[in-house]
Amino acid sequence: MAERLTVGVAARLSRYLQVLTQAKKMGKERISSQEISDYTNINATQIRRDLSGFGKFGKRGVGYNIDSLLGEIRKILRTQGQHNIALIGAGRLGQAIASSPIFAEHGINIAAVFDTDPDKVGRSIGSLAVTPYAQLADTVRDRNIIVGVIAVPADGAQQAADDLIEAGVKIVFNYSEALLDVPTDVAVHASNPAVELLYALYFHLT
Amino acid sequence: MAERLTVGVAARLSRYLQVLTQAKKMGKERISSQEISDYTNINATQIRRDLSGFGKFGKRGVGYNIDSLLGEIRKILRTQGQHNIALIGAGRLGQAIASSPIFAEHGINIAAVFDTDPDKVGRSIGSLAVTPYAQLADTVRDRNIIVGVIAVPADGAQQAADDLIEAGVKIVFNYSEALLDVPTDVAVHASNPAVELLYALYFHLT
DNA sequence: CTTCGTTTGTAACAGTGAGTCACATGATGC
DNA sequence: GCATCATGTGACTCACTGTTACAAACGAAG
Repeated sequence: MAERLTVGVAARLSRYLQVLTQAKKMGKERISSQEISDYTNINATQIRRDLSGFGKFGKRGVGYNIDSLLGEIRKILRTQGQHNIALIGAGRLGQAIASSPIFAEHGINIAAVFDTDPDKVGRSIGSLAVTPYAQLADTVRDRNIIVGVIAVPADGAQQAADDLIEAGVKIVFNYSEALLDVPTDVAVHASNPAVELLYALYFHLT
Repeated sequence: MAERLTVGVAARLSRYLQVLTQAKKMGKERISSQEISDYTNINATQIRRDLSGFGKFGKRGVGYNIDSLLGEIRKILRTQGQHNIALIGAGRLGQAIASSPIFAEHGINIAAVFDTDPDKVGRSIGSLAVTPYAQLADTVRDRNIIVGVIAVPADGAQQAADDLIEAGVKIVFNYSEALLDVPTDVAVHASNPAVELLYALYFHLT
């Protein structure tokens, strides 16, 4: 448990988590490296090597037990408990994120949703009530939140990022199209669907 | 223009597109490889090497002209014209996607939004009216759409994918948490925020 | 209980892609 | 002209991934 994983291994392990979580939901109990490979397009040998580096989780001739493998990978990635995150923006995107089971499935809890719009404050989204933006700093600090998700229009994204970071957030997920300036000790993850689409298109035009 | 790009180069080029598009929106005219590096965390030498492989786009001592570099990269990725895509699902996520400028910025046009819910059909989202799901196949075929975006709950995702693929779609963006079974000649892009979050968390817990 | 098919765990090796260092060349500003 | 800056580019190294191969373990079937 001493060495830090390389980015490649960590990225693949988290993709395995996704596949395993879904396979479990479908009622499967066991899975082979080949099946994981089919869903992820990651080489089956690579998958076995990734896993066997941390222990012998599988049974020869059988495959991997999904439940126990989920536990093992969570242990490796040290993401076992509940994680609280803050969501900024209760617009359509914010509502979609807040009401999706996608975070809860992986043990991630949306601790609060913030918005500056007085009309939105107080309304409830799923099981959460929208909190006034002014309480962002206090909430983030009180609950020791280190992850913030930005779901506001581009022109407010930098401000939201600044406020989150000032309150102690270290990981920012940016769903606006804006580029964010942040200190070096803060990680920004931006997923721009349009850019991914252009990338995907390239490989289908040849 | 003969050889196909490697996945690494194509992925990086599309990230440059994102940065350039935003930098342009902020009114910048020139940009250096170092600035692109700051936003993307891609090595500056790597960036210059990626670009110089296709021509001398920059000026020494000055940097790159953003407009012309945008054009050059689009040319390399062959994604210059308008691209039509189909969006399935007019729920909160579908509405968020349809009303975001993020696709239009990159020349991607949402040709139609489909939903099975009669209450949603006919309502307009941005400048689009929600089309009945039954017209999906015809629309996709008539307009030669090869990209479909799935923004429906997990239990309807596979059906949506099947229908899209049957109508001729070759690239599927899956925003549900479901795993999709598709033929080998169809590419699925799934972006699971929760999984990316766990991945990001790992590197901040050490 | 033996045999057969399956799947893991693992080694060896080759190929490739990315980071690093270094530096000449050209552009700009003073 | 001179200093400064940023590109274009070569050379080298290293780490990672894909590939091939195979023995060991497991389950099922007979």
